[in-house]
Amino acid sequence: MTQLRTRFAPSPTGYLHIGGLRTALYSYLYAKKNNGKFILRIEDTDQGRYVEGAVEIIYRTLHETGLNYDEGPDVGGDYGPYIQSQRSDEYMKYALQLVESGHAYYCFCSEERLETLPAVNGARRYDKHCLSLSKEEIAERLARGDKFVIRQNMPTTGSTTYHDAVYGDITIDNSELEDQILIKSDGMPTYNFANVIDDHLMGINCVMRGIEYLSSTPKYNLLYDAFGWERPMYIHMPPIMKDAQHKLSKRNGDASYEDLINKGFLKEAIINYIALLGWSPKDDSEKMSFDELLSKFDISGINKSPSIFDPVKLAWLNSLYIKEMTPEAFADYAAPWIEKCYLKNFDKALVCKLTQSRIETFAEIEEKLRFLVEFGEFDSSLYDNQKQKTNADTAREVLPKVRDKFAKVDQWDNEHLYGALIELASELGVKNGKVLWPARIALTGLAATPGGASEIAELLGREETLSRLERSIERLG
RNA sequence: GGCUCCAUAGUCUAGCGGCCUAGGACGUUGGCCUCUCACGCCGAUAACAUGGGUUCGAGUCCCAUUGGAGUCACCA
Repeated sequence: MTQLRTRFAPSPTGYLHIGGLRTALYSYLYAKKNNGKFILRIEDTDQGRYVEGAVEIIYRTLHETGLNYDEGPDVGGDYGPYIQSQRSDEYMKYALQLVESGHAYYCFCSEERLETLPAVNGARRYDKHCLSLSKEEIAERLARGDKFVIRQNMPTTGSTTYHDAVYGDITIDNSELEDQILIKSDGMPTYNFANVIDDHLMGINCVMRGIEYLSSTPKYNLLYDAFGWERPMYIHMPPIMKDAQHKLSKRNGDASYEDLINKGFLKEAIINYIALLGWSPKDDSEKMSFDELLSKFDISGINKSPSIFDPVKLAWLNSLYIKEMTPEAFADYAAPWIEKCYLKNFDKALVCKLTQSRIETFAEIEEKLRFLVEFGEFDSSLYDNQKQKTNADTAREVLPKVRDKFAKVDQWDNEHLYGALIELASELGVKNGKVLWPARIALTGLAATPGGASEIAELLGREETLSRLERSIERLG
C-alpha cells in the first residue's frame, strides 16, 4: 500500500487566516492518523499578490501550533523545491506535452477580443477561437514573438464525475467547463495548472482543501487523465463564516491566527476550537488536547455545511485552558500583558492569582484591575446591600474601625488582613458581611471586583489602602 | 443568472428508518457555594425550513419549494 501524502498549499499573501489553519490542521491530522506524510508547498505563482514576510509567518505559525510538516521549503525533502516560483521550468514542459496530445492549445487572443465575447448565462466564456489555428500560423506567430497563453481543451459534451470523501459523488457537465488558461502570458503557470503538476510530482495522493475548489475539480481530473496520471483522493471542506452570509476572510480584516494570539487567546484553545468548526468526534468531547485530536480525528466526522466562527465559544474554551495552567505558566504568559500597562507596578504574583480564574482572554487582565489606578468619586448607594444589611449609615460606623484595625496589622497579607476584618466583625457582634462589604466598596468604589476586601487591600498595599479608606470615610461625612 | 453543494435551538453539533416524548456544548437564565465578582456544582430555556410523497413507521429515503453557500479570472 502506498503511503498517504497530504499537503497544505497556501499562497503567501499575509497572515495565516483561520480557514487556512483549519485546512492545515485537518490535513496534518489525517496524514498522521494514517502514518502518512504532511507536506508544505508555497504557491506563489502570482507575483502581484506576494507579501513580504508572509512565508515566514506560515512557517512560524505551523511550527508553533505543532503542525510540523515532513517536507517543505525550510525543512527540505525529496520532492523539492517546495516553492512554486522555483519550479517554473517544469510547467511549460508539461503544458507543451498537452499541446502535443491535443489536450491544450496556444491562444493569441487579445484582451480586447476576449471582452467582446458574448456572455452566456451571466458569464463570459472563451469560444475556442484559437483552437482552429493551423500549425503554420501558430509557428509563425510564435516566431514573431506574439504574446500567448496556453489553454486547456475541454470536452464540450458528456460529464465528469468524481468522488469526494465528504460530499460524495460530484458530477459536472463538461459543457460547464471553460478552456481555462494553464500558462499565463508571462510564462508562469496558473494555480489551476501548477497545482496539478506539483501534486503529481510530489506524490500527493490526498488533496484536502476548501469547498471553493469543489466545482473546478473536474478540470483538474481531466488534466490527470490527459497525462495518464492517477487521480488523488479529494476531501473538500465547508467554509468558516463570519455570519450567515459572509465568509471569514482576512480581506475584511477578520481574525487571523496572529490576531487571536494578540487578543489573548492561547494557541491550544485556537487549535481546539477550529478543529470543532466543521468536525466533531464520535463521542461528545469538546476540550481536546492535540494528542486527543490526533487519536479522535476521522474524516467521517467532517460536516458539509458552513459553520459560523463564534468568538464567545472560543473564549470559553480559552478560559478552560487558562484555568488549568500552573500559576507559574500563567504568570509567564501574562507577563507581557502586565508589562505593557500600569499593572507592572503591582505585585505580579498577586495580580495573577486574582485574575487567573476570572478572565477568558489575557487581554482582560488590564480592565479587570483598572480600579487599582482609578479611584474617584462613587455613589454612596453602593454601600447598600440587602443581604449583608449594610448601607451608608452602617458604613459610616464600621469604616473608621476597619481603618484602625488595618493600621494595626503587622503582616500585610491576605491572611492577616482577612483575620483582622473577621475579628472586627466578631468584636462588634455582627455578621462578617457587615464589615467586609463596606470595606471592599470603600477601597474600590465598585460593585463587583476580582477579589474580596482583604485581597484587594493586600494588592493595594498598606499606604494606598489606608489612604483610600480615609478618603471614603471623609466622603461619607 | 447558469452550474455544483448544503439545510437539527441564537451559535457549534449528535443523529446514518423504529433505541428520539431529538442527545451534548456555548450563550441566556434560576439556584447552591461564597469576603462582592468569577470559578465550581445542580436545574431551566430553545431546534428537526415548508409542502408533497415512499414506508407498518421518517429528523433520518425521494421530489418540489424556500433559504444559504461555492463557482463561472492571464487570483489562488
